[in-house]
Amino acid sequence: MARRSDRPTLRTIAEITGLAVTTVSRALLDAPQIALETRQRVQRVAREIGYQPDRAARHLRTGRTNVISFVLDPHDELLGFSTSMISGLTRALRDTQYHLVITPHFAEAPTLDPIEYILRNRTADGVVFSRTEPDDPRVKLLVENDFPFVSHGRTDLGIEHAFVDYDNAGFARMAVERLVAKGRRRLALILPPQRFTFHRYLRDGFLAAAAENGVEWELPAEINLDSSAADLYAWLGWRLEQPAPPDGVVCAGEVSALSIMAALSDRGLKVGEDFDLVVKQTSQLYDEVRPRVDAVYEDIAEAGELLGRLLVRRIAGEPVSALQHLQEPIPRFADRSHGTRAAVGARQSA
Amino acid sequence: MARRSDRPTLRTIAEITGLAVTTVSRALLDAPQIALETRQRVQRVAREIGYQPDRAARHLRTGRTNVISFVLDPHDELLGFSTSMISGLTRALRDTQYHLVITPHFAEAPTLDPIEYILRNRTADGVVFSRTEPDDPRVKLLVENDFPFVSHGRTDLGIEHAFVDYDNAGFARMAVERLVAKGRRRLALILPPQRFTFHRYLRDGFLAAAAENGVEWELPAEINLDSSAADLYAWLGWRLEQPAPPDGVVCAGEVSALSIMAALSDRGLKVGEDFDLVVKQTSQLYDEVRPRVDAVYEDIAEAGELLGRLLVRRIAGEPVSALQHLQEPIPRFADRSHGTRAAVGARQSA
DNA sequence: CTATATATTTATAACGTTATAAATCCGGGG
DNA sequence: CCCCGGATTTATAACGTTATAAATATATAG
Repeated sequence: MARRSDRPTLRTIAEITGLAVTTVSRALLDAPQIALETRQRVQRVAREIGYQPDRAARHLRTGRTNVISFVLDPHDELLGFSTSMISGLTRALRDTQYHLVITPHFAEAPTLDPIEYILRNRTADGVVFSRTEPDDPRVKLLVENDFPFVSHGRTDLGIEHAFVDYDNAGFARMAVERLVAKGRRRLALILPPQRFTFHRYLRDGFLAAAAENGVEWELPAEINLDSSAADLYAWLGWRLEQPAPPDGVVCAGEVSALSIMAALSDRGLKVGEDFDLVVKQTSQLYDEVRPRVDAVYEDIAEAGELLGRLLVRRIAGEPVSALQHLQEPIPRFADRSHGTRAAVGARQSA
Repeated sequence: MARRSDRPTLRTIAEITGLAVTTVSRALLDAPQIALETRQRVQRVAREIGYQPDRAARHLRTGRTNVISFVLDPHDELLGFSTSMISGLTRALRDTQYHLVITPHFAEAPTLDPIEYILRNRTADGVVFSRTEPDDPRVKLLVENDFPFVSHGRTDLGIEHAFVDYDNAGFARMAVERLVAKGRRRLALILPPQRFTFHRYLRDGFLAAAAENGVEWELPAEINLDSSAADLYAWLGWRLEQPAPPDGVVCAGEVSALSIMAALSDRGLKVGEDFDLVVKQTSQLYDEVRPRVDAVYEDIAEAGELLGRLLVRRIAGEPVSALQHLQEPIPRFADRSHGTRAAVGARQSA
C-alpha cells in the first residue's frame, strides 16, 4: 500500500488546484502575499487529501530539523527519571512542530560526544541535558557554537544560559528542619558525586540549616548517591558501630534511600522510632514503601515540560535571561494519609 | 562557528580530489565500478575532513530514513521499564546506521495513532512497540502495509510476525512451585488487564501449575496490575477479612507488589512467615526491599536489545519465522545473600 | 484610456544525495 | 593506425521543499 508514489506532495495539490507548486507552498505557510481565498482553498484541499509536508525535504531546504534532542544519561536509568523527563518533554512538544529524539550515551561521566555529534551532524535544532556540572564543558561548547539548549541544572561558569533546576538547597533545609522537629540531633547527608552542581546546593542548604538549628552533622565521604546498593548498605552498618552515629539521614535519591532502609531494618532499627530519614521523592514509589518515610517531592515530568517549553522559546530567539526556572520542593511528610497525592502544583513559568 | 557553509559535503571532497560528485558518492559507497585506488583516496580525504553524509538529503533521495521508532506507552512509566528498553535498543543500534526515535502516545489503551503517523509520514524504516494484544490492530495495520516491525509480546492473529516475548507462563509456573514449596495452599494471581496477550499466558501457566500441585487458587477480578495503589491495597485488606483468604500471591508487577506488601505490613502480617509473595522483578529495586521477597527476573534491557537486533534483520529482508525470541524467566529467590546480582544470562538469538 | 502602483502568482534555482545513462579512457587485435 | 570492449568516470536528473526574483493580473490615479 501507500507506496512512495501515492503520497501526496505539493505537486499533487498544485495539479488539483491548477496552481504552481510555489503558490501552494506559500499558501500552506499562510503567506500574506497569497490571496486569502487561495490560501483557504489550498489548505482545504491539503486537508482533504491528507497532505503532510516531507520533513527531510524541509530540512534539506531550510536547514532546520524541527527536532529537539534529549541527551539521555544512563545513570538516570532507575525509577523512571528519564521516562518522566521524556513524558514531560513530549507533553511540551506535542503541539509544536518539534519532534523529540533521544540521543543516549554510555560513558560513566557526562561526555561531550553526543553534543559534538549533534553539532557536527546538525541532527537537532536544540538540546536538553541533565546532570549538569559547575564547569560543564557541554555548556561551554554549546554557547561557543551559539546553539540553543536548556540544561537541567545550573552552572558556575559566569555564562548566562537557559536552565531548569530544582531548589536543592531548599530541599535540604526542609529536610533538616523536619528531622530536627522529630528530635534528631546528628544528621548525615548523602550527597551526589562532587562533580555535579547540585552537590553544592544540597550541601550548602544542609549546612546552613544544621547550623541554624544547632545540630551535629556529617557529610560521609566514603559514599554518594551513585554508590552501589551494597556500598551504601555497608557504610551505614559500619557507621552505626562507630562512636556518635547519626540518628537521621537526608537522602536525595530514592534507591539509595532503600539501601539505607534495608541496612536499618536488617539491624532491627525502626524508622520513626530509633532513626529518621527524609528522602527526595521523584516517583510514586514511596507512597507504597513501609515503614512510611518522610519525603520531599521533585516533579521530574514537570521539569521535562519546562525544559521543552523553554527550549522552544530559546530557539525562537528569546533571550536566555527570561528562560530560567527554579522548581520548588514540595513536602510529603509521612503523617499524611495513605494515597494522598497532594495537588502537585503545575506552576508556570510562561 | 561551523556555519552551514563550512560543513563538508560530497562537493567539498570532489573539489579536493578533482573528481566528480557522482564519483565521490560511489567511492564512499565502495561501488566496485570505481577503481580501488580512487575509492581509498576518497575515503581517506573524507575521513580527514570529517565528512558526514547528510541524513536529510539521503532520506529525500533514497526514501530510507535510517530511523527506528519505539512507540512509548505511558503506562510503562514507572520503574524504568521504558528506560531499560531504550537502553537495550540503543545498544543494539549503536553500531548500525540506525537512529532511535521515541514516538510517545498518551491514550489509555494502546492506540493506532502513532503507527498511522509513522506510516503516513514515513518517519521511520521500522517500528517496535510493547503491550501487545491478542488481536492487536497495530500488527494488522503494519502487516497490511508490509512495514517492518517487531512486537514485544505475541498475538493470536494467525499472522506470523517478528516478536520478542517473555515466557510468562514459565514465570507463573515457577512462582507457583516456589509458593507451594514454602507450604502455601491458597494462591492468588494478580493479572494484567485482560486485553493484553500476557494475561492469558500468565493465567494458563498459573492454573496448570496450581492444578498439578493440587493447591487452591483464585484470580481476583476486582483488580489488575494497572489498578491504582490504593485499590490494590484495599483489595487485599478486604480479601484477608473474607473466608478462605489467600496465603500466597503471584504478582507480575513490581509496584503493584509494593502495595500488596504495604497492605500486609499495615495489618501486622509478615512476608515469609504468615504469607508469601513471588514478584516479577524488572529492576534492581527488590534487592533493597525489606522484608526480602522472592522474585523472578525479566531482563527488559535485553528484550530491548533483541528487539533492535531483530528489527534490523527484518528491515534487511529476513523472513519473520527466523525473528522470534522467547526470554527465559530467571529465579532470584530470597534465600540468596544480599547483593547477589546473579549473572543475568546474555543469551543470544543471533 | 494610459501610466503606475499594488496584489497576486509563477519560474528558477538550490539544499545534498544517488540512480541512470552516457561519456571517456586505455590496451590490444586487426 | 583504427576500432572495439572493458574499465572507469561523469553529466543529468530527480527526491520535495522554499527563497529569490521576475512576471502577470488587477486596481487606481491622472
